[in-house]
This record gives sequence, C-alpha cells and structure tokens, in this order.
Amino acid sequence: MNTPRLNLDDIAHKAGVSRATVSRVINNKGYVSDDKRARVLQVIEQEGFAPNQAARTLVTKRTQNIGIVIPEQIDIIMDDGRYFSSLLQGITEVTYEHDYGVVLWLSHQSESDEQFYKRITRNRLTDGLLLMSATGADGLLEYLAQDAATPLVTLFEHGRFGGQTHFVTIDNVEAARNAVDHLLRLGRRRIAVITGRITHPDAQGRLQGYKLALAAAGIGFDPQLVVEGLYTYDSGYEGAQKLIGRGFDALFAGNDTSAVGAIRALNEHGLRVPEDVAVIGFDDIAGATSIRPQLTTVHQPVRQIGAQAARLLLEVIAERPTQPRHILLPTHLVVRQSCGAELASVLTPR
Amino acid sequence: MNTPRLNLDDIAHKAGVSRATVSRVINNKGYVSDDKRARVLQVIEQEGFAPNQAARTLVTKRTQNIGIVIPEQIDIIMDDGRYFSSLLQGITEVTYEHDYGVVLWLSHQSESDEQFYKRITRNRLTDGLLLMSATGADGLLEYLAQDAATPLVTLFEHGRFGGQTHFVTIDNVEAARNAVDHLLRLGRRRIAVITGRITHPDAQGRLQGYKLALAAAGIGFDPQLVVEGLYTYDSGYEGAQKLIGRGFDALFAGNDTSAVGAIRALNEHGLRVPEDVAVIGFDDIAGATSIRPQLTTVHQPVRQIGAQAARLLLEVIAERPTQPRHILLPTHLVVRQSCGAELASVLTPR
DNA sequence: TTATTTTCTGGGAGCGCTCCCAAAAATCAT
DNA sequence: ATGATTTTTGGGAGCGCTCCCAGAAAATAA
Repeated sequence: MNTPRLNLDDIAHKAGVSRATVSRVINNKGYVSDDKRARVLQVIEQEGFAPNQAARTLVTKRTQNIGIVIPEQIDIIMDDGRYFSSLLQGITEVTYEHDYGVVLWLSHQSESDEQFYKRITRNRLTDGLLLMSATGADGLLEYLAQDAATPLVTLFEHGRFGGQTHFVTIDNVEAARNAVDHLLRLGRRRIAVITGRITHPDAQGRLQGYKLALAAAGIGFDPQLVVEGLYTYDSGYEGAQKLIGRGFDALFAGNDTSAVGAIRALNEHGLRVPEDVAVIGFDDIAGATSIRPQLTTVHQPVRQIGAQAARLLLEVIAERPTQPRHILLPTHLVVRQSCGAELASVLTPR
Repeated sequence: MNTPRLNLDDIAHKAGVSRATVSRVINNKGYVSDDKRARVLQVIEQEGFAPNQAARTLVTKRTQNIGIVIPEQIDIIMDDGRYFSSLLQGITEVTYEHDYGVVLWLSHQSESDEQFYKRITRNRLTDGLLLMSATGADGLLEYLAQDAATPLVTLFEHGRFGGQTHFVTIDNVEAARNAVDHLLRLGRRRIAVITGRITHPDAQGRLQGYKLALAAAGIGFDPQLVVEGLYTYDSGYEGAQKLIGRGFDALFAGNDTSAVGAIRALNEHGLRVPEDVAVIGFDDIAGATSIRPQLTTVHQPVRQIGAQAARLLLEVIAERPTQPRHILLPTHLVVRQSCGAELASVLTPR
C-alpha cells in the first residue's frame, strides 16, 4: 500500500558505500572520507531520507524526546492563556534546536499519582521530564524525584521536595523586594501583603523580599499587615477584607488574580485604587491590562523559563549531575495604574 | 549503571514459556492456554514489565502516538487560557483510554511551512495528526492534506482545504440561528452582525444561521447591518463604529473578543448595553463573566471537540476512510446580561 | 624500500519485539 | 482404534539501526 520507506542500506547502495558509512555520516562520528561523505549527503538530500527513529531508539536507548508532565491541577494555566503557550514556545524553541521531540502527559481524573507515574515512566518514550508546577502534585513529584533513572526538571520550586530536584524559577525575593521598593518610593508606608500559601517556596520568597525592602527603608515589620492567601480571586477578596481596618496605604498581592479580588473588596469598602491604596500584583496575566485601574505587576519571563528549563533538562540528560541545579530568572516590574505612579511626584521610570 | 530492563525473553523464562507466548498474551491475540496465560500475566504484573515501545514500533510500524500540530499563529489560545487546556484534556481523555501517547509539534518562527511539515512528517513519531485551527496556517494544511500517508484531522473546518479533510467543528449555523433567535424573542428587530473573516467557513456558517433566523421571523435581510470583522478586539470596536448610525437594537458578534471591542465602542457613543443594544458574543471565553455587562454568548463544548477529534483521528488511523468525515457538535447559548434577557418580559428559559 | 601509524571501510552481531511457520498436543469424527 | 481437525507452543527470521572489530588503503616514519 504505502511505498516502503528507504533505509540505511538503500541509501548506502545508491551512494555506493556501506551501511556503516552512511550511519557515520548521519551521526557525524568516526572517519569517513570527504568524497564519500559528500556522496552520501547528496543521496540523503535527494531522497529526503530520515533514519527510522524507532530503530535508533532500540539500539541507543535514547528516544530524543522529552516529556512535559501536566498534573490535572493546572491552576496557573487556567488563569492565563498566554502563560502555557509562552512556556511551550520557550520549551520547543530549545528542543527544536537540539532536535528533540516533545511528548505530553496529562494526568487523568481516574488515575492515582502512582498510576500516572507508571504510565509516564514505563513506556520509556522520553529521555527526561519537565514537570509543570501545580499545587497538589506533591505525590507525583515524590515518585518522580525518587526515580533516579528519569532525569527531571521542575518548573518553579516545588513545595516538599523543593531543593532536591533540578528546577528553574524566578527570583521571587528580588521581585518582591523591587515591587515593595517601588511602593516605598511612591511614598507609601503601610504596605500590606496577601501571600500565597506560605508553605510554598514562591510565597516564602516573596514575603522575604517584602521584609528586606521594608528593612532597607528602616520600616518595622508589622505581622498585622500580612495575610495568607491562596492565589485565588476569593482569597484576595477575603484577604483584603481582613486587612481593612488595620490601616494601610498599599497592598502587595501574591499574584494578579488575588490582586483583582482584593481590589474588588477595597472598592466595595469605598477605598479607591490607587488613591487610597496602591496595589501591585504578580504574574502579569493577560487580564492585567483589562481591569480598571490597569494592574501594576511583576512580569515573569515565561518564555525564558520554558527555554531554560528545557535547556537544563537536556543538560541533566547528558551529564546526569548528582547535585541539584537551580536557575533563578530575573523579573521586572510593569508599572501601570494601580500603584499610583502616575499620581506621585516621585516616578521610577522603566 | 542502570539495571537493564527486562525483555520478553526474561518474562518468558520466568514464566516457563516461550517469548512468542508472552507476546501473544500481551497482545491478546492467537491461541494460548488459560494456565499459561495466567502464569505470564502474573509474572508481568510482579515484574512491572512493559514491552519496549521502540522495538514494537520497529516491527509493527505503529507508534501508538498521535501528534498535535500547533501553528505559530495560535490566535484562539491566546484569547482564552482554558481553551487550550480543555482541548488538551479532551484529547488526552481519549488517547489515554486507547493507550496512545501525544506528541506536540509547534512551528518555529524561522522555519517555513514546508520545513515544519517535513519535520513533523519525517521522523514518523506519530500515527496521525491533529491540526489546531489557525488562520494563516493554510500552507501547512496544504502539505498535510496532500500527504495521504499521514492521517489528519483538523480542529474546526479550515479555509481552503475545508471539506477535503476530516474535521470536527461546531454547528455554527445552528448556534448562530439560536443566538439570533434569542434576540428576536427578546423583541429586538434590527440585529447587526460583526462577522469573522468571511472567507472562513466558521464565519460563513454563523452568517448563514443569522439569515435563517431572520427569515424564519419574517424579517428582511439588510446588508447594511453586516460588517466583516477579524475576531479581534479592534475589529469589533471598529465594526461597531461603522454600524452606529445605521440604526440597530441588537448586535451578534462573531466572537467574544470582538463583542467586547464593540461594547466599548457602543458605550463611547452613549449607547447602553443591553438597554439600547443587546449584544451576544461567541466562544464563552474566560473573560466573558468579568466584563460588565456580563456577556451572553455561545458556549463551545471545547473538551468534547478535543475528545471527538481524537476519537475521529483514531478511527481514521484504523480505517483509512477515503471519504472525508465531518463531525458537527452542538453548542448552547449562555444567557447573561448583555442580551438584556433580564430586562425583557419575554424570557426564554434554559 | 619496509615498517608503523593513521585514516577509512564494510561485515556481522544484536537491540526487543512481532509474525510466520512447523511441529506437538489436545480434541473430535469415523 | 485411526485419521482429521483444532488448539497450543516455540524457534527463526527480520524490522532498521548502531557499534565493534578486522582488514584495506593511505599517510608517515625508518
């Protein structure tokens, strides 16, 4: 039915050389004379030949694939469409360069972490895995992290197994320090925070950055101004409600979604943003520009995170390092309206 | 370094049978006595054995993978984060059941349609492809559609090669008919439309549904009330501007994004939504509930679209039908505020 | 020149599986 | 009982590749 595909022997025959020589040319290793190489390359080009990946995998034990593991609880993807596509673009940008394929693993409602883990792992379709961060995927991470045979890089630092795996994340401390610093420079002095779940390294880092900024400005830390949230709209809304009455002129939210919730609560209590309360969020989700006031927020270099993670994974696959590698990427503050920079006399450009 | 994985012979040996018998058990074909089958299954279970996929692929020529092809111009994904993840969940729901893997192909800025096509096609990592709809991916589709060796299903009907490929889409005619009918039942009589690019089957179908609804209500079709848009915010904004002055009391937008743009324009001209103009969008994007008034819109069964597409692809892989198969999925109208149903006396429940 | 090293080449084995085929065992028909 | 069928089993070939190894050819040294 289908024309059978050519194989190495066919190419070898057409080029008047042996199968082994063709293999050497394709893999660019071992000795092969210039004229034969040229001849082989020409035949390959002309026939549009590509070696059979399955046969290659069978002997080399390498699939030239990485897997992206997406636990069902893909919270952040839900918030922002561009997030996932940017990440994917970053990842494939690198896999493309290195001629790797990408396979996707989504967990399925009906399966346990263990089943999911086995499904991913058994068929050996991949040389390594990229685990998308998701709260609630701890069980899965545990399986994955303990399986030394499967190179693993996580996107963002993960709760329990945090430091033990390779990961790429953003510099949360610095990002938060910067954001809070911005508020301070705008003259705000009572800065409240709605954090993420505080067991999470991200949330911890952001809180620490907040403290550092205050300390640098000689302002005491007031635990009354810190509320733990969940990165959800509702937790932002409720967090702001708790804070009202404690007296604050600025709010640093753990993420944009909770910032939006908080702004809603503030407005309902007659507090204007940014006049009465300056607000800064985190993530720079797509919706950040469509709410009023437009949200000042910390922009994450999502595409680069993906690219770096892929790059790191390929390194791990090649080098099998024993020490965990961690990459921190810088963020930048996107100043819009909610921080009140436009109102203030002291402006921080850029 | 790594413990070598077990192979069929190992399992055969442990179970006291031959390799061929183990294969028969695993693939559930051919004769094998009950006791041997049981013995083999037990050993497989106990050893956590899974056959080497590469070796299987090598001989069967089947990869047990489908590919999802995502052209760079992933417009709709950008609009709505839930869209892509829902689609993916639908797809993987089916591949999971049928024990298929999913590999991802994103096009890369620097490569031509032809290069992308070859990259996807050469390595033969997949048994078939799912092409994500994207305006501007016509060139790619052309390559793919002409390659009879690669089973292809497109998500939504695609412009030029429209009917020639297998596809899954929604019933645009019916959806639009329904939406316009809703407006009519609310007493609106002058219903304007901002379409998508009219060369696109989706847009054509929606326009046709509009006409059918008008005809059924005995209302003449006024070409003055039809404006071609591009599914973008700006085109919605501009489309509404063009319409203003032509006299209309309702607007059916080609999608939510352009509906939002249109509402903006209407408001700027002092027209209230829904009091002066009732608006209905299409897609039910995540943001539809966060704008004011909340958008009445046509909800697409995204997850089902993904699932059906995957199912169809598996069928095509198995049966290689010569006639193109088309699946139309029903939509439903989500009544919120922008259509003014709350104001009207005549209400259509559901 | 011959001996030695370096470069180049092809044949063979084997990765782990499926599938074909022939033979053995069990079942049925006569 | 005997032969004809049906069920069950294992061995062998081969999918297309990489890699090892032995030998040929070319380059260099003596």
